[in-house]
Amino acid sequence: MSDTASPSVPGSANFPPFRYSARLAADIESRWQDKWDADGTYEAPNPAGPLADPAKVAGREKLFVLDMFPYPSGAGLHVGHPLGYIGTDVYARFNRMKGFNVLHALGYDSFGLPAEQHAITTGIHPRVNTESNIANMRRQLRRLGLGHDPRRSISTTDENFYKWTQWIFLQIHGAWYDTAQGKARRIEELVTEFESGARPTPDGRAWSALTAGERHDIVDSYRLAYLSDAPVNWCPGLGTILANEEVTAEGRSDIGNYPVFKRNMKQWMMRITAYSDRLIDDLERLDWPEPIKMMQRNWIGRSEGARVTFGSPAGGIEVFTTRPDTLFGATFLVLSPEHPLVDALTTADARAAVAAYQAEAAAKADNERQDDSKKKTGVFTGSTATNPVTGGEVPIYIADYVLMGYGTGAIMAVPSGDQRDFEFARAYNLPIKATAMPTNAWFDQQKIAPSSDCSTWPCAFTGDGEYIDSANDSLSLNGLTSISDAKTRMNEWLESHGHGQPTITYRLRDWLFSRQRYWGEPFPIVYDADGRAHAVPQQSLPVLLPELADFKPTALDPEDAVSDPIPPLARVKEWTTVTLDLGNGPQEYRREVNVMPQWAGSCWYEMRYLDPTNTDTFIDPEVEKYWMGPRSAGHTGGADLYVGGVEHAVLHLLYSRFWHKVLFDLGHVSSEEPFHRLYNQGYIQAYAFRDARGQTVPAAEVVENDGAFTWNNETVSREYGKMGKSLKNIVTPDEMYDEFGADTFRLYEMAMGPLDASRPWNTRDVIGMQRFLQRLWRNVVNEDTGELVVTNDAAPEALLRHLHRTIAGVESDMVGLRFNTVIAKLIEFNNALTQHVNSAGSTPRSLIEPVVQMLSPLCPHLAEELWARLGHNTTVTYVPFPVADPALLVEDTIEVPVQVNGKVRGRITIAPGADEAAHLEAAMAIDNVAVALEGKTIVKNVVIPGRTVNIVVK
RNA sequence: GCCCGAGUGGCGGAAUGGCAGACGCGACGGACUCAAAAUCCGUUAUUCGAAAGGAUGUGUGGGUUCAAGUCCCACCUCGGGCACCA
Repeated sequence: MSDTASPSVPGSANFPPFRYSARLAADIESRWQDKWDADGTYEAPNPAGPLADPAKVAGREKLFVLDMFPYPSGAGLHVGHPLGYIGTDVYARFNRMKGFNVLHALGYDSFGLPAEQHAITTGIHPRVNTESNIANMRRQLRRLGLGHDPRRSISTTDENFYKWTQWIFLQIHGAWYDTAQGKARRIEELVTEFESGARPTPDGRAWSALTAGERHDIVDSYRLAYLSDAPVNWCPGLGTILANEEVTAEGRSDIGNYPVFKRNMKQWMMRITAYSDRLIDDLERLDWPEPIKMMQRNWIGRSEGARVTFGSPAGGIEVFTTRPDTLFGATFLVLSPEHPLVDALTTADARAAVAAYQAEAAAKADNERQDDSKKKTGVFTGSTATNPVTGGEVPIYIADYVLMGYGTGAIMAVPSGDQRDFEFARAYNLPIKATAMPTNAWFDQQKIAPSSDCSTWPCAFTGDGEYIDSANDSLSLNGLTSISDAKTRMNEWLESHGHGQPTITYRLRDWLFSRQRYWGEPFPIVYDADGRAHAVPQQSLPVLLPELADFKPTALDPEDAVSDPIPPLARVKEWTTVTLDLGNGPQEYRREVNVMPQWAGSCWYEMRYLDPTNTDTFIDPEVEKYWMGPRSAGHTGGADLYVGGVEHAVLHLLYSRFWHKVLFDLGHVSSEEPFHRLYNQGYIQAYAFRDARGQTVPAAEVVENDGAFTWNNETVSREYGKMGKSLKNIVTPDEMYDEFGADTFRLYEMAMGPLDASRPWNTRDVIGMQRFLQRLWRNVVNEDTGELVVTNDAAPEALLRHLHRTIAGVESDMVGLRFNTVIAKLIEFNNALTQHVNSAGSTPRSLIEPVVQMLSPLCPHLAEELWARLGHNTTVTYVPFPVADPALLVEDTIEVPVQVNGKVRGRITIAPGADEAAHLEAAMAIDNVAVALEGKTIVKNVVIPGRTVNIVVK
């Protein structure tokens, strides 16, 4: 480009010296960015603590605007990344002009697997890598002109940050969930209950009669952060275990797509299940997109049912069912192959078959079990159990379609009413007994004659029907038609006869919280000589991550399901062993060598923005209350707006809600939820192109001709999807800055479509936004001389009205985050203004100043520059947003469409307040309407004054 | 299989049940220019018509209504979530 002599290039001979070009934009932008930094323009005052400035806080409403913070990967940003950041920036800037004290900041989620995986592939220490990545992202984002308070930026890898991550871990570790009060309480209060005898010990002995070790173990079993030796998701490819949320439906790792195996390991868990109900119920009080709420509800998976105990030779077998009302139809039991009673139930005859089946099931990964979903397999244990309502003996099977991890790991099979049980019963010739009479419609559909004899049925009947054959001496459901009535009666009977009770089961599992990696927060935990865990005293925080030359985990074969992981920290002898005085004199302890998962820092980072430099506490309560406290009774509190992608629906967004609730219960925060309003921005997608061999070719070099695409004269095929290095379709913000400038880039991203919709990137379209800014610029500055073309001349009435209509529309669209229509309205007005300027030769100040103000949230640099050129010497950032004059919103005349039988035949121009008769009279006067009415009879006249006239004829 | 969300010009997208296609891109025509680029002005859903004007038109088929892109029912396609969860 630079070698052409074209006058269209800035700096060339004929190019207007003061045209708003990329070069001029770059100059304007860097000048204002420096000034904002120097002036601290976006610093938000706190009511208390180190960043306090009470005078500036007084008399202003607050607004906490938040983005999902990025993890600083080495690839840098592409144009898709800043979409949400620009959106929040526009919203934040708009609200600053509306008088709010706006807090907007951005930090970095710099611990975790992605950073560490990247470090391993490059061989550079994650800290070095992370810091240079952060520096690069900061540079790219600064160039965008985001109005962040730079004092409040944090990195989760900073010692001063993760000190408090560890502190919060200790709060959770130091708490237990009191189900009676429905909240977490301090562990000391639990000990008090044990000491006083108010709470009995597990085996009934007096608390004082227990050894110190026994007491320690009992208390540990109550903690919200606890050690568990249970089946975990082991991913040898990553060298670590993973949370359920990090494993895909295919049984592979979310990151890297490595196989994941179930195996037992001793690991830290977070008792998130204690909060299942509150996590579901409080969704009602959040302003979140319904799909996200749905995903969280599904993930927690609350289902109401009953536990029913069946007698057996090995004792009571407890099953969970959502349909206790079908108990009369339970004709066999199925246990998970891992169920603890299987051994005791297996008879000598069945032993070999059972053992073989168990071994086969154990060898399968979860996903393989699910792959065989069509075929039902299982083995008879040789024993039978007693159905508590019928007293009949039912055979006990094991089958791998029953999962140990859900409910009780045992089910009662009702083949007449459950398709899986039906298939199993047919496969193993087990009895099928109907407890509900199917409808005639169902029989018709199955093409069989109505009969309660299930032998003729081709499948289970899962609908509602009248209860039959459901009675014993003390209970009858026969004749009932309501499932809920039948459930209630059955539950009452079960409870009064001691055979079971209503219960609620959740799909949600406790959160597996340790990782066998290096790049994470060390646990503030040490072990004594007996292997019991102790909290590191608060004054010893942070527990620093030791600098390791070799930070790589021991390399393992991704398919190796049996080798034990060796966390990198275990290799640092001088770090793992520590002498501490935990109350009984200096002793030697062994440090926990696992680290916390990626999600730990993101569970609370938003609060540290509020009080980033506080060294006494993670956040001053007064500061928390100001920015995040409930706005009214029943309000959850939390950030006022949280914008991010949908991908964190059940990971970050669930974990952080859980931590926040624990902190709330313990009295550390006044808000019940971290994020009151959530908004999911869409993704910027891109086209990728492949040649005949299927190789991607550089998208920027592809030429379109009449719908066909060629690259180097070779036909290529187009596909639509993500932007990615391997797809050779990355467009970077830096390219946009060079070609158009940051303001044009920001404007384009906001104009492409609604913020919550995904849309394809088209560099070709960006020019339209640049043209708009150029036209706007010309309405203020003469391109050739640089002189102001603005005068104090009176504005034409029509344009003034148009301006105020625009102000009103822009205002409501800004509030609703509809920035695309904000931009359309501004362009529309500016186009009208341009026509006037072209004929009048100058721009009325009263018309252009409000436009500059309205533009400033979207294009802050250009707006500052124009505002300054218009003669103002303060930043436009805090200038009040224009207010529409209601008098100017009322039009002298309006145009109303006239329809005949719903078809528009003409328009009338009429005063806004005109009555129905006036509308009708004007409508009838239109020639075209008269023609349409000719020879017809008027049946009805519909007149909505100011809206429409519809004449209905026959 | 179950549960969400979405289908509007050549493209991105606008439309409190009341003039479908705002705004932008592209395309076409014009001005400026020796010429081109850039910029500016105009046209641009399809179709019949010289024009005035008419007909058709928001995935498909029905329905409600004076009036439907918008509300209801069924279906099709695409995107997403969950999935042997008892």
